[in-house]
This record gives sequence, structure tokens and C-alpha cells, in this order.
Amino acid sequence: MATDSDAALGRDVFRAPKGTRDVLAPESDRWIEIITRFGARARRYGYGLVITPVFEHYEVFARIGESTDVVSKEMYDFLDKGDRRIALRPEGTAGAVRAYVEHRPTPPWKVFYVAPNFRYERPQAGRYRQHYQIGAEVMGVDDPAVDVEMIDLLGGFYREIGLNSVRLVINSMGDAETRRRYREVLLEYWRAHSTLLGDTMERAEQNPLRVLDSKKPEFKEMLQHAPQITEYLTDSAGNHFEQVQAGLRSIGNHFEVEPRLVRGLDYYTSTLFEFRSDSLAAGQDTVGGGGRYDKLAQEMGGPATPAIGFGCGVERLLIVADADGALAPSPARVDAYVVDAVGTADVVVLLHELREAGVASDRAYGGRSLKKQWAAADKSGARYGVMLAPREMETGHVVVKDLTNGQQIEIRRDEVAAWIAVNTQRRDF
RNA sequence: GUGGCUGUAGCUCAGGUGGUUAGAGCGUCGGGUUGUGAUCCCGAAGGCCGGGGGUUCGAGUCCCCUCAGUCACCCCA
Repeated sequence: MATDSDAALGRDVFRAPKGTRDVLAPESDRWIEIITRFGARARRYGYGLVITPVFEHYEVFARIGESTDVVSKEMYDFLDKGDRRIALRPEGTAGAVRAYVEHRPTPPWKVFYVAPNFRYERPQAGRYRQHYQIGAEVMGVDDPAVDVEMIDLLGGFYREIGLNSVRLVINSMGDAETRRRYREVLLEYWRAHSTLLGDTMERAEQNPLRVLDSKKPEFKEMLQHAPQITEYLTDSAGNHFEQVQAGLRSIGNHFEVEPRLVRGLDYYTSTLFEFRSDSLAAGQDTVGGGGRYDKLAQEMGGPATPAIGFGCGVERLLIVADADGALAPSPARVDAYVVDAVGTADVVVLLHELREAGVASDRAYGGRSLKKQWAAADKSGARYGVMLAPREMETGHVVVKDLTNGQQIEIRRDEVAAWIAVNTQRRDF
């Protein structure tokens, strides 16, 4: 079996596999923040949570485009025990579209998700084999107002959590007629430069648009003079793109039109957008992005359904957050810390009362010395230390100490939970 | 998938030209103070020096392979 050979290869099998990692507290506190804020905002915009399987039949994801790297070389696929060809989700849209086609909800179908994606590729900072994306999709509406709403949803989220280094770039892939004409012109242009392109010429023949975002320095000048898709937009495609831009302006959203913006997945049509940050490495500076995919539902056997969506990489978002000084983990994790000088079951009761009263609270275990318990109370970041001690207990009191200034008072045992609750009110996630 | 760099305690890192029992700071645990933290002092635990092979009397140190991380590509969130 493979497990034996892994060990033989010198792989430490009791470590997270290559390209994966564990997220522990307090780092994971930031994930809670991201997920809850994004979820709250999406619901405010009228989106509902959708949960689709982590794996699907291979063919679902293959619709992303056979010529894309995601499908041709990065798919985590395998045969299951029933000989089904299964693949782990490489991105969020395909599964959501499959669910739409399967359930046929009444449009507009507005959904959001937070889910892991899998791609078999060489890991780097901000690029993992298992990474998480938050995303959203709207199916069944062609209105450019939806394009604007989506961009506003993601851009507003970035602003809310304090990412101030992200900038928005947009482009349009036009309609089928646009792409047919543009593809021809572009391919001619590539052929005229085939010696310079070298190996990339193969890709140019296969998918002319994808050459546009090559990072090779020697292509820079050639790319700058390449024909631009915005010159080839048909009237209706151009009109849609104009309305999107007008909508973005009307809500004060700054953006740049980048005619060379293309995205890695073949299903995109019409509006395309990306949020980039200079805090990320040059070749992978996209925090999140998406676009229209008006033909995908049909390709999965559903009705013709205009649609648009985006994905945003959580790990990358965190890199940007660090650079921008956003999403700092909150220092205090509890409000109260119980110190036990009596050794009775009353500690258990008091903690229960505190927690039921909404007070985040903790204690030391294992009968440690008072000194150690108070040290632990200090380290916990709690505002108050509550000590159960024999002398005060005799008169029905406990000691409450404000750990920020060392002041100590006595409070009635039966009132202490309520007293601390009102003195530590705070917003919890 | 291709190429470069890195890999010593939980964390951050020291360990000229190979030489006895591998160190520090922080953190953890215990004690000084068995009714009191944030200062101070003392002590302890904790290391297949990423893994394997080789050169050598002797390898954390040199060579090869490998695993992992990281950077640049391909590409992508």
C-alpha cells in the first residue's frame, strides 16, 4: 500500500501533507472574523448560504475548461470504491452551478459560500494545495446591476475588514461574437510574433486569450501592443460593460479598466473583475475576483442561464491583512478568570453561572497554587479575577479583583455572575 | 512540473577553518512568598541538529540523495 512507500520515501506521515496546514487559535480567531463578517454582509445583500459537496463527479469540474491548468494538471481526482471518477473541488463555481441545474431554484438565485478547494500544484506562500475561498454567485440575471452589486459586495467586505491596499481592475470578455472576432485577430498577432513566443506559441494556438497575462519580461512590449478586446466589443456587449462602469461610479467605487485582464478559467464571458494588492507577490497578486459565465449552466445540461460569481482566497486575504495592519487578533479571550482557594465543587457551579450569564470565563485545573492561579488569570487577559476563598465564603461573598489595576472588592456570591456580566458587556462573535 | 535559497528545543536564533556530555533568549513547569498576577531571584523539563546514505579515527559542521518550507517561473485564490 501507498502508506508504506510514503514512509520509505522519507516523508513524515504524521505531519500535515505538503501544501496543507493547520490553523490554530489565536490565528483561527481571524478566520472566525472573516467568515462571520463576510456571511453577515452577504446575507444583508440578500444572499443565502449554499453548501455543496467537497467532491463531485469529475465531469462537473471538467466544465471549467479542458485547456485550463486547473483541469489539465491540478485536479485531485481518483476512482472511488464504486469506480466513480471523483474529483476534489478546485474552485467554487462549478459545484454551485451543478446544484442550480439539479434543483432549479427560482431565479435570481443568490448564494454565498465558504469552502476548501484543492489543487495539486507546487505550494508557495499564499498558495496551498488545500486553500479556502469565500465566494458568491448569482444565477438567472443578466442585469448589469448584478455585476455592480457583486463587486460592491466583495469590495465593501475588503473595506470593512480594513484592507486598504486592494485595488479593483475590470474588463469585459464581450459576447460570443466579440470573442470570435477578437480571438481571430489575436491569434494572427501571436503568429506574427511566434519566434518571440517560442514554447508559449502552443498555448497561443490552443487558447489565444490566455497569453495576455503572461509574466515573462521579454513579452512585455509585445503584450502592450497586442490588440485589445475592448476594441472589439459588439454594441450590446459594450453597452453592458458601460452600464457596469456607470454603476460602479455611481456608488463611488474606484476601478481601472484593464483590457489585458483575463482569468484562468475558460467559462468566463462578459464582465471580469479582480481585486489586487501590492502586498502579495507579483505573480499572484489577486486577492479575489470573478466574472460572468453566461454559458456554464447550459453546458451542464441546464437551461440557458446568465450568471456571475467571484471567489476570494482566505489565505491570501490574510497576507494582505497582515501587510495592511488589519484583522489583528483580539488580545483578551475571556472576561473573567476564577481562582479557587477552597477546593470545592463551587468553582464548577460559579463558572457555569458566569458562562450562562454570557461571561467568557475560564479557570486553572489540577489544584494549582494560588500564586500560579493568579498568574494564569493575568495571562488569560481577563478583566476580572474571581476568587472563591474560605473567609469571604463564610459571609456569602467572593473576592473580585480588577486585573487592570489590582483593586479588589467583595461581592455577594449569588450576585457575582450578574455583576460581572454587566461590567464586561462586549460584542462576541 | 523547472531552477535558486533555507531546515539546530514549543517559538526566535547562536554554534570561525569537522574535535569531549549541542547553547541562549522567550515560553512551559516548579520553588523563593501553602490568601493574590503583571517586577525580581533560583531551579527543572524539553533536541533522531528534517530524514537516509557517504567521506573521516571523529560530522550539527563536508559530499550525494530525499522530505519539507520559501522565492522566481508555468499557473493561480
